[in-house]
Amino acid sequence: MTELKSKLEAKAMEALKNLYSLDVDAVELQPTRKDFEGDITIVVFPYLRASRKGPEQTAEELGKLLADSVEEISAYNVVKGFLNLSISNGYWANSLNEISSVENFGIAPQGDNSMMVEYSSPNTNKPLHLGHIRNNLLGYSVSEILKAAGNKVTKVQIINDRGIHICKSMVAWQKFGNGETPDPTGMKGDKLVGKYYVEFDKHYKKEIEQQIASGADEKTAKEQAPILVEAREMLQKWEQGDTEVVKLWETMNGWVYKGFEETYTRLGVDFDKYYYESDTYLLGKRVVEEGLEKDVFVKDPDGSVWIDLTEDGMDRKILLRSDGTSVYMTQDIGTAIQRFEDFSVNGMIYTVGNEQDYHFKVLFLILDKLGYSWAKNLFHLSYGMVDLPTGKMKSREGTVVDADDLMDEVIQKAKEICEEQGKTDGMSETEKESLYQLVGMGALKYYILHVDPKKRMLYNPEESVQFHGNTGPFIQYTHARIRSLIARGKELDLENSVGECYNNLEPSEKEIVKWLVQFPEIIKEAASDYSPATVANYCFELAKLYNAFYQNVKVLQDDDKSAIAFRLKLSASVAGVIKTGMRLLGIDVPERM
RNA sequence: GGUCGCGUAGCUCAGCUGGAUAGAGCAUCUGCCUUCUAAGCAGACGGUCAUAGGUUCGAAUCCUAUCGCGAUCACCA
Repeated sequence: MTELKSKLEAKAMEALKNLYSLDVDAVELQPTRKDFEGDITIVVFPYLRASRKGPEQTAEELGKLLADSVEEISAYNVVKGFLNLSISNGYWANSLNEISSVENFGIAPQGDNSMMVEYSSPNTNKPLHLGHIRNNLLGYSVSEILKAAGNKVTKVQIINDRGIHICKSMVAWQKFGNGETPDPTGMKGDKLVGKYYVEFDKHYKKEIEQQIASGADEKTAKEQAPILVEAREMLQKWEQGDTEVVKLWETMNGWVYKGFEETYTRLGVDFDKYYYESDTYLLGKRVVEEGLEKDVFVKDPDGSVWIDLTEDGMDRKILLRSDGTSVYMTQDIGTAIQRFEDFSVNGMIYTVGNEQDYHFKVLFLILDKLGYSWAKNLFHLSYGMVDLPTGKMKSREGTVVDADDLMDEVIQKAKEICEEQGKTDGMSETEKESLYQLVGMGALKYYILHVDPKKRMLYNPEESVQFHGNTGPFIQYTHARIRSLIARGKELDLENSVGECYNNLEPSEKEIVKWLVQFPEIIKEAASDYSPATVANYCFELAKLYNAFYQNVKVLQDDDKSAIAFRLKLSASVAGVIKTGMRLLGIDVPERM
């Protein structure tokens, strides 16, 4: 397809020159709209000035010349200023042969460009929720898409494992935990630690009320609550390396990591390297020295260090507090530099919610000002918040949708629907369980990923588990149906017909080939836009095209054996592209359902 | 208030590097299972693409302004 396009473009440029002595850099070829006859369209309006003729006549002249000089063009027609070229069936049949003969059609060979993708990056005091799910699915999928477009990819996350938040959980566990550990209770480690974080908050609020009741003003009450003081002391002890505190910290974080790992496994995401903030939070300090030397940063009389970005339309930003401690920004600068030293990557993608747009804008600008050449290859994969029909998702207000619960729910729902349909009859228990898992997770992942990342989205739990229409299970179903068709096809004796040339394509068959041919370009587009939604929508369209064909044409019934062979090959290619495409979204497709 | 993002059918979303009559899914209604899986297909209904200007042969798409929603602008992370 790419070759044909370049050939057409070259011929069209040549024709414009011969006809109207017009030199153009490029001729845009676009797919012909569905309701018109043809496959490829050239819009001739831009050339009217040179041709000094009406649109119809110009298109007609160009069409005639192209049809004469390009053998793949079987016909052409002109509607207003639109020249529609029809490409011969033989060309499409050949294209299908090429598609079906390549292993992993659409996947580009790995080149030299190397990217790092950061995603997930949770705090250790709370379990993962719906927002993290969008983050993880996006980060994982974008990584897979980048790989498919020929990049080397390193997946990382940074775990925010230190600070006052984890100390709060630690204090609460010490005071009220009675030595509770994850194992005997059956509670996941992250849930357990989260539980004590909530516990802390409850007691903290109670203490504030008590203090206010006994005459303290609100501000003092909030700052002086005994349990908060304890947490602060614990943070200090941690920073001093107090053995007891560090040991408790390690233990509780260990619980959390074990819990997170379970969730990641179920989500089907993974990482090549974990960074921990406890290792990196001091990294930025040496950068401060560097920035001061280069006069990019300035030191105030009180010892604090700043960067002035007002000329770039941003604010003055602090990098080192007057007490000499660093802030979030400083740590991120240090961590970025560290990563480029650890892995020799060309660029890095941060999967972080859009509430941090400003932070990353500033971060990238500072790194650029410090002179790091790779700063221009940093990208903030910014995604919108996930809302619930009941209202905004706010982690503080108890309306969080827990990641594990959500997965349970969606898999349970998949089970109910599968059983209702009775299509799992004859499967073993293991097969059934893995199918429910596949379908449920497919529903969830597709629902989240088919929306443009930067848009705020509505998560409707009811709707996400429906299997009709634009959903993951709809596409999975199409795949399963094709696989079963192919299994039946194997029983037929088609050996002699496979090689025969078949040129009598039905319109629906041609539509499918035309769509399949675009797959490699779709992957490239998705990679350069960092958009799994592009792949998702492509897969949906492919499934719809195939289903229309399937209802319309009996694949396995035809007097012409070569037609059956062709249709099986077409079906197999569709199944293959669906499988590859869905895999880029982290979704697996079943052989049966 | 400054900055950034978003606004497309009743609902959820595509389309946005400018091109033909703005597309899907859900919901509602009508058809299609005596042989390839009906989780499917075919059709109907549904739109001042937030509003107003501008650029252009041509604007949902680009520019400007206005309105609405959201985020952000800490010696928090």
